Amino acid sequence: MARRNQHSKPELRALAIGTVRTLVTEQGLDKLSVREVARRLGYAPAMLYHLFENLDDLILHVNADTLDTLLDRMDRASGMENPQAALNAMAHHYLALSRDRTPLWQLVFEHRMNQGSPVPDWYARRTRSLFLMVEQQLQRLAPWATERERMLGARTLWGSLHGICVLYLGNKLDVAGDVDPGEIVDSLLRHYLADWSATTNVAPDGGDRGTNR
Amino acid sequence: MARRNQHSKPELRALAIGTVRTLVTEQGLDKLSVREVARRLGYAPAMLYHLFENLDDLILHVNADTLDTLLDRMDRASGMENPQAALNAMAHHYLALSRDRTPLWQLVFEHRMNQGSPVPDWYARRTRSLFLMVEQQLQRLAPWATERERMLGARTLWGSLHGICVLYLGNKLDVAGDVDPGEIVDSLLRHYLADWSATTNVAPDGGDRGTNR
DNA sequence: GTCCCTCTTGAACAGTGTTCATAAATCATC
DNA sequence: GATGATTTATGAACACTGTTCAAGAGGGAC
Repeated sequence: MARRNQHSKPELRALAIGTVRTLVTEQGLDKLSVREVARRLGYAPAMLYHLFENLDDLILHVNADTLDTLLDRMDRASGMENPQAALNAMAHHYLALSRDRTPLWQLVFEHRMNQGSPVPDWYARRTRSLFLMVEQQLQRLAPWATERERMLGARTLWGSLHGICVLYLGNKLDVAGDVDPGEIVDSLLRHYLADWSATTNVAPDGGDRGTNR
Repeated sequence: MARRNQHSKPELRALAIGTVRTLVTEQGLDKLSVREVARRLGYAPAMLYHLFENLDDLILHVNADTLDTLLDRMDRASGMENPQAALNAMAHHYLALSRDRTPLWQLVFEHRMNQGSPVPDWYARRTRSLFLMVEQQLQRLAPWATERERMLGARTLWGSLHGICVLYLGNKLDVAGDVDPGEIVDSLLRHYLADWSATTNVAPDGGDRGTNR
């Protein structure tokens, strides 16, 4: 019964992750099941439980890959000289990926851990560094802002972006005469950042930037 | 086998909806199943299919109820004299409901129609009127804005609010030293609205409001 | 050739949503 | 009151799901 395959355990893991990615991409979220993944791999379903803790664990690994491509593109954008332009590029990468790889991003957005167990640290690290990259740009945009203000701003901005993408993917944006979601993302960034950077804290010289509008 | 119950079909429907509400509230999303609902009602599972098309349909009716309480509170807030204050109150009703009735709102947020069938019109009407109420306040806030600008603004604002609530419920806001999500909602509304109302379109007298900050 | 250990699986368990012929209880008619 | 029609409810089955675990098959070491 054994040793049919010459693949090592890590190779098999990567193979399984890839299989899920193509399965979800081709057939959508509903068709994802342990049995179908195993069938495509040419193994019995039980074998997958020697590679991953359970289906949740496998999905988390797939989602980590998806997040990594986003983090990668955001990282590349972070080098732009203008922080506002960098944030814009980052946000549009977010939107572009979720519209180009919709099923994979639905898997990221809509997957909930079984019995509400907490996400493992190796996964949470990704979302944390996502926020961190936004905070870094906010720091460049408004060096006078406190760390707490930057944290708050990053979460406001990226939580908002997330909501817009989620509603867009779920066709819940409900705009008569299809409006480009890119416009909505632009609107969010432009208006929020303009007032945030203008009114946050005070200028380092002591001038009160909070009232000079 | 029949007529054990003196309840009419609409009464039975309401009873089933109520059962789902308490079941989800008490036990969370995972425990929701046709069989469990039927067990609590004292009926066989198959009976529910004479009241609703399927589980999706039943859940949609539950969610419509949940949305209605939000629409109700938002409607009451819409009467405030200051549109900015009204939007603030509305947004905080949104947040408060999702934190006070978390499981029911998770059911609203996280439920996806089977096989991606479109939501029926009697349900879509709710989300539409939700956006409409926001648009009305935006009109009061900036009467010079075009209809399209109001639509865009409402979707940006409420999509963002949605994202913040979703991340908050999913414990994905990831803020060190717990930050009140109310602060994040405040930050969104304050900064976005300030710049939106200041730079949208031009004043009716022809003065360019887009540059006078 | 035997032992061992790793890899792999079949089969079972406990659950899920959904369908449908059939049975029971009530209402309407004669 | 008996008979028939209609409503109401269900048992049983179907085709799935994730997960577990004892046991079987294959290769390497001695």
